[in-house]
Amino acid sequence: MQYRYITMGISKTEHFTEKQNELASLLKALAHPARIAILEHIIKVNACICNDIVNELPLAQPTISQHLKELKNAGIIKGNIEGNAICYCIDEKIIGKLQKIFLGYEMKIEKKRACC
Amino acid sequence: MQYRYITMGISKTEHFTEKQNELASLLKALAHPARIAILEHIIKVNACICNDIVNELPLAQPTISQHLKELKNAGIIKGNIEGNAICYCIDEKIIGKLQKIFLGYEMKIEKKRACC
DNA sequence: ATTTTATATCGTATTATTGCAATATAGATA
DNA sequence: TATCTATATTGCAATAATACGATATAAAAT
Repeated sequence: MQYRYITMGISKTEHFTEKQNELASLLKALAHPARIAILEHIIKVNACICNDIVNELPLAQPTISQHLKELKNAGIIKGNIEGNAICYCIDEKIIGKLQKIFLGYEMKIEKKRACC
Repeated sequence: MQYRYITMGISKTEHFTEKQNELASLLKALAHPARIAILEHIIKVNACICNDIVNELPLAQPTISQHLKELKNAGIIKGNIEGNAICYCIDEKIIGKLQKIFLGYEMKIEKKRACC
């Protein structure tokens, strides 16, 4: 077998650059309404525990826990142990990184010439 | 049946705001290395046809066509008919929109207070 | 020590995504 | 008209994502 199967159906990640794969998986971590909602709630209250989000969103505790894990694995949020709870907050570096990436794309686009 | 099943496994989109759902599906359209590569190639050459991308990337023509369709449906690229080919280019509005969204999140994050 | 509170993990049913061969469609060319 | 070129669509096998009940783990409170 020649391919490595990593993410999303059958994906030939080895054919793309590391930067392209990294950006894709970072965006994938955000590409779900529940995770956007979780992110926005954490930004709004600055920091909170998993159970706060369970009370905020109409999803079961294991589901929220799973989404938090994905956000954490992608480096979008950080989790600090606080007693028997875990306090989550945004990793502002990643958000800034994303902002810069899209700014970079925006700058590269030649706005003068129309499509085709 | 109380739920509507729309995207990615079982997803309860009706429980989230329209903005959250829209951002999630926009990011989902970009959340694949092949689509990032396609986007970068289109930006690089300003405009190109499907077959150019087939020659550029190690994916079959139907696969490229499918990815182009997803990018087009998300409003990230535009396609203009040119003879028997279709010329694709970036929709700079969407890229700018994404840049502004992440800039907005970045501004909202309270950088002074540390996590927890 | 027992119960409560908070979170993570496992197992699994359901649905979505990916990639491509085969085929269809349509304009251009000979 | 027949062929070439470019793209889209269909069908399908393989894989990934989602959601949650049941359960495990661990610290706090009683």
